[in-house]
Parts: sequence; structure tokens; C-alpha cells
Amino acid sequence: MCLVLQARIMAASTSGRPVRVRIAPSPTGDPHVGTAYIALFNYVFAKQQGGKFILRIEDTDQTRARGDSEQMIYDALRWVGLSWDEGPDIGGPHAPYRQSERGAIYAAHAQMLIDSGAAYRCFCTTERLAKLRVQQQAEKLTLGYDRHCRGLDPKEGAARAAAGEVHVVRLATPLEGSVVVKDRLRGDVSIDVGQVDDQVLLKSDGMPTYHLANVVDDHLMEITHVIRAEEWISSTPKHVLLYRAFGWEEPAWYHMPLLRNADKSKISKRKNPVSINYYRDAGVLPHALLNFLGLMGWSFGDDREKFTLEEMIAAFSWDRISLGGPVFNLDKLTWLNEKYIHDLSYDALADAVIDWRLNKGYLTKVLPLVRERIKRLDELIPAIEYFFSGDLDLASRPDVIAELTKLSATWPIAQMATDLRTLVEQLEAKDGWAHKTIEEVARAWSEAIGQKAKVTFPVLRLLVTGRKASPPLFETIEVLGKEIARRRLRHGADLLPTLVK
RNA sequence: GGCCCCAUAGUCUAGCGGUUAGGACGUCGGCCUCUCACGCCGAAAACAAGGGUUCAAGUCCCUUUGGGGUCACCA
Repeated sequence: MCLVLQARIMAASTSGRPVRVRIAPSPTGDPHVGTAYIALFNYVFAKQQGGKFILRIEDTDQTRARGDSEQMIYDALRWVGLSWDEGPDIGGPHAPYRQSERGAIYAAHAQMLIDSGAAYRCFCTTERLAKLRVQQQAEKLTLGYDRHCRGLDPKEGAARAAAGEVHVVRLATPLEGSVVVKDRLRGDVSIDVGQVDDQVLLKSDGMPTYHLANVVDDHLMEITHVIRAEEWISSTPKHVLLYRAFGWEEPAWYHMPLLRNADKSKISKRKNPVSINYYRDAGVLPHALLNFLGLMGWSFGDDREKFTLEEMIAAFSWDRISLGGPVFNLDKLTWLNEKYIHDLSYDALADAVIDWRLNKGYLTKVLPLVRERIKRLDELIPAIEYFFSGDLDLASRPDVIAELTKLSATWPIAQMATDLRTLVEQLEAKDGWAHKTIEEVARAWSEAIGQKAKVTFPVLRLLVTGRKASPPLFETIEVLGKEIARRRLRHGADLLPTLVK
């Protein structure tokens, strides 16, 4: 039996503690499909082991926080059918579960590390660090903090801090040796400490970095198995070092492969829809999405590809994980979704469609935009068709292509595509999705790229509605929802060169 | 670039030393059929390369190649 396999089997019986796992998303944007993916494996393992699944919000970055994001995470996770035993919204024995509310805990723990000499205060300015980095890059040295403040007398550090001097707290990484991460899926991963920076633990705003918060919380919340994405593997030594510095027992590490774009790079919104809300709005059934995620890196054991969460829980084992990064393939997701639709009773399907968009709530948003534009009720459905579609088939619309071609005379196609992607990114950076905001962003963007709204807005309309005429553009975009609208814009930008020759 | 991870068809995967390398998506062909779709049948399509170990290697080891991740006061 190979070592990895042995490690995986031992993993299931690790330590006598009851299994507790967590998903720890950061509320910095739309609910990510990767969050659901990792949540699924945490959830499945917890349920199989009779353990607990905890949701923790990692909102220690004040600058990236997005107001609506946390609620969207709850909604999205519940939508796919994953629920948690403890979390910010439902509480639990280790509350609070929102890191921004645990500041005192981190500060106290950072102090413990300073007291024991495992961490130190650093007064280096960001300017100095930036300069250092440029220099290291120029000289092709290993990037990282040069430990300038490490030699500082702790007493002096304490005094300067007490005097109100701005500083951070850094981990005093051992100067030599290596750290072995016992990854249960990969075996031992040994990383030389030369690769490990004196990582910032406490930021100058008093908030902890991920590294400190994550280790402190996982310990305090009695997390036994850390199941997270592979991108974390290279910072795990820092975490191991922290556990040792505190004298705590490490959790069992499991680094799952990363979901990939078609080109095998880490899944990203530029190349793939990554918001769970997109899949919801595009008419993917939650169970189909979850089932599909279960196929990413894991297989049932027989040739079964369609299975329920309960079946997955019953059949789950770590030795059926494959480590190659799975490409998130929309075609196969759609095929699976088709299976789920076909298995629905007509009654259940009716409910699903109503839940989706064929409901009074959504119609009430659409109708104000079209009432003046219809003369008989029978004109309604054709008039609002694009409010109920996912991707538009622009290639089959000669009028759209002709119009785009015309507009490309003043706005070259390649540039158009680039500019549109810029717009999408600017829209993504905004909280909320109100038409006034969208319009403001679009107007500012138009000006910035040096194109008249008379040219850019028609292009937006063409790509977003697939028509030359529509209700007021920005209200239409608002009602369509950010997911569908952004997807059409991005997808449209990708398609432009093939549409207009 | 340093370090780390990974490697079966275009894609998701089965495979744990002896298989005609299996299944699924997609593609192509056929059947069914008033059309389309579903469904059914069939086809093309893979062990990255080179060295070992072994009677025997997709499976174990090494090297190379390729892909990915990571090197922040972001998570």
C-alpha cells in the first residue's frame, strides 16, 4: 500500500476529538463557486463523521469588505443546500463567528507571541517595504521582508507602541530548517523556512491577517480538519509554525485541488462565471450544481455521476480524491442539469421555474419597463423574452451584427471588446446594482475611453438585450440582474471579433 | 525566477504490478420519429517523454517536459 493511501486512511481516525470542520469565506464580492466547492467537501466529511460544520466570516480586510457580500454567502450556500451548525447568523458555542468582532482575541494572542519571543513589533513603513521589494526584484533576490525590526529590543518596541507609533506584529520565523506539512491527500510536504517570510500577524489597523486569525480561530473553535483549497499549501508552514508557537495541536490538513478555467488556470471571473448567483440566474438547479461540484476531484466509486448529497455522504472517502485540477466545464454541468430537470415531476418543475423567474416578484420588475410598449397581452412574452434567457444567440441576429458593424466604424472592434471588459470590471467593483449607479459608471467609462455615449450605449444594448431597441437601457440592465447582464457583456466582448469581421 | 503541488482522450474520471486501459460530457454516424428534443445503438479519441526496479509498469523510483499554485499590512 502506498504511503499517501495509508496517510489518507489514517486520517479518518485522527485524534479522538469529535470532527469539526469549517468554511471560512471572505465577504469581498459575489459568492464564489469555489466556496461552495470547498464547503461541500467540508460538509460531506462532517456529516459522514457525525461532526459539525461551521461557517466563519473572515472579514478582517477593511478595505475590501463589501456590504452585501456576507448575506449573499448565506443565501448562496443555503440555496445549494448546505447548512451549517454554527455561524454568525445562527450563533454557537464559540461565537462570535465574524472575525471583525474578535479583535480583542487576536490582539491578546499576538501579545502572547510577543511575550514568548515568537513574534515582534515592526515599525517599517510601507514605503520602505515597497522600496525593498523593488530592490529585491531588481537584484533577483528572494522576495520577502528583510527582518529589519527583528533585532529591536522588545522593551523599546513596547515603548514605541505605547507612544502610539504605527506598527505591525510579525512572526519570528525560524532562521533555518524546514517545516513539514502533513497533508493527508499528498503526504508530507517539506518546505524550507527560507521560503517563509516573517509574516505580518497583526496589521497596523489592529486587525489580524488571515494567518493569525485563521490559526487562532481554528484552535479556539476546536477545528479538527482543515479542508481548504490547494492555493493555501505554501502558506501552511506559517500556520504550522503558529500552532507550535502557541503550543497547540495542529489540525489535519487537506488541500483540495483548485477548480480551473478551460485553460487550466485557477478559476477566475474573467474566464468563467464564478458567482453562484450566476448559475442560479442562468437556470441551474441547486442540486445539479452541488452534484457537479461533487464530481470535481471526487468520484463515486462505481460509474455513478448523478447522486444526491446523502448518497455522497454515505460513499465519501478521501482516497477517492484525485489531485489534478478539474476544469469547470459548463457543458457537462448543463448536461447534468438536464438530467435533473428531466427527473422532476411536472409539478416540481413548475415550482422550479416559478422560483427561478416566472414569478410575480420578477414580473413586477419587468412590467414597468414594457407596459407602454405592448398593445395586447399576447405581445408580452415576445417583448420580454430576453429577460428570461441566459446567453443570447447574437450570431443568428443579422440586424444586431449589422448594427455592431456600423458602430465599429467609430469604435474598432478589438478596442470595443477591451473597453467592455473594463466596464464590467468597474461594475463589479461597485456595491449593489441600481440603474443610477450603473449609468454613472457607464457614463464615466464612456468618457474615460473617449467614446460618445451615442456610440457606447447602443453597443451595450445590443449585447445585453440582443436587440436594437429596448426599454431604458440601465433599468433593463438592473432588472436583468448583475449576473446575467455581466455575463452577456463579457461573453459579448469575447464574441465580438467573430461577429464583426 | 525561487519554492511547492499536479500529470490517463478536448473535458470530468475509473484504474492501486498482469485489463482488448472502463464510464461520462463533448464531437461524428445510425436507429426511433410528423418535426425537434429525449432515448437507444455505434465510432473516432488517452496512459507527456526518457531512464530505471520487476518475470511483468498507466500503476513503484529517478530525470526531463508540461500545467498549476504561491512568494502582500488580500483572503
